[in-house]
Amino acid sequence: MRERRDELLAIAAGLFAEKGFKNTTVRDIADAAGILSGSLYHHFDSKESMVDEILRTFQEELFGRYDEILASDADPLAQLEQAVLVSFDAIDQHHDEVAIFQNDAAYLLTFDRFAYLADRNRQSRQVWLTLLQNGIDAGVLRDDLDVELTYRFIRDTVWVAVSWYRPGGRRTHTEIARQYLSILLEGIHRA
Amino acid sequence: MRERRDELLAIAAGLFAEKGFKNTTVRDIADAAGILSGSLYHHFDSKESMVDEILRTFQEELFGRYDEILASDADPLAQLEQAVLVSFDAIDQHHDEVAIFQNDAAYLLTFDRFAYLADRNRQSRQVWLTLLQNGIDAGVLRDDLDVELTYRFIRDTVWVAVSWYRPGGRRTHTEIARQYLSILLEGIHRA
DNA sequence: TGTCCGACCAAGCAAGTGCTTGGTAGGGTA
DNA sequence: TACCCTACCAAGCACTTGCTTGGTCGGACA
Repeated sequence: MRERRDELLAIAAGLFAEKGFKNTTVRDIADAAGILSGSLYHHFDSKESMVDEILRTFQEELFGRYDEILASDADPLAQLEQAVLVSFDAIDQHHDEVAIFQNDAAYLLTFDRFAYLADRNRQSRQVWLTLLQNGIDAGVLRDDLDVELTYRFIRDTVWVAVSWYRPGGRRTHTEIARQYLSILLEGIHRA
Repeated sequence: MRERRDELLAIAAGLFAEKGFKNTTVRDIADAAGILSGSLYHHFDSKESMVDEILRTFQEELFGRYDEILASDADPLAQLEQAVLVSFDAIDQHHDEVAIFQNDAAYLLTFDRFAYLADRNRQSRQVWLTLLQNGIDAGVLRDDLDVELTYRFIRDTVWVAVSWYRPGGRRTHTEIARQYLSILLEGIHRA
């Protein structure tokens, strides 16, 4: 009962991530599950409910991990590094969910029921701004950079990796995260 | 005659960029233009033809500028900087076109007629890889970084800016490009 | 044995999709 | 005056969309 539900959600998530929420039809999902489209409505209210459940579950976990980092007693630089590592870990472990959030959040936000996605965006911004400001205050990060712009560059580069990273590829997500941190922290210019 | 065509294309580009190609209906475009949907077909073969014309025109110009940079006698670092500046300039001057290419290329690639978009992607990759390798060979860029990964980070960060940059905002596209180059080249770590 | 119940099917509806068809108003040209 | 041509309208077609309805079937439980 509940198992079948989760199975269907996983199938739906894969399709949403691959083709986008709006471009995925309930018939696509049903076909992939080997049932008829109408039968999906025995398990779910609507197509929207499916993506809602997928995103909610994922985001609760992700933001829980950010909160842990912020609450830890690690130094600012280590916290920033951990936040990047956690993000790449999410790309690895919850690839579909991240892809859906990246690609379809803007569209979903046009519905009232997805207003919480905007809250999550604000919350995410606060996490990164806090990490950056702590680093600057502690004197380990450059203080001549526009914090808002720096936040956007970090956010974009981290999350957009979901569009090309494939679990099981040539490089592990941790290797990618380390390389990224190296560029972000030290730059590509030869010292 | 030709003017009206270009006018309609600009309207379509704005909607495609805002809502996505598939999520924009021919009735949306017609409404925005103040005509009926059928009347669009006096000017264009199909909805696909519209986006095709929009992307082709833009890409010819953009890649022409990349070629100029590669053909110039500027040093490797200056060439890399110019490529970044040109890209942010495209985001400023051809916002809709860049957004469409960013958001809908994957979907459009499922149609044969848009196979050239894949060629452009390969071409773009070659441009950045060449710029990076030239910099490494000349000894001005770090040689301990994975060139392929570095390319992806640059590409992603540059182009994804189209999702939040708005012409006429607080910072000019040149200021943003300069800040980005500063982070990319020197890192955010305090020297 | 009878009775539920969860999972699914078969059929179809209303709304919306890209696109087609036949027509018309109005300005330019012969 | 007669003829085009450009830009558009009015209507609708074939198809796809999310979702609904009434029903079937097999296993669990009394």
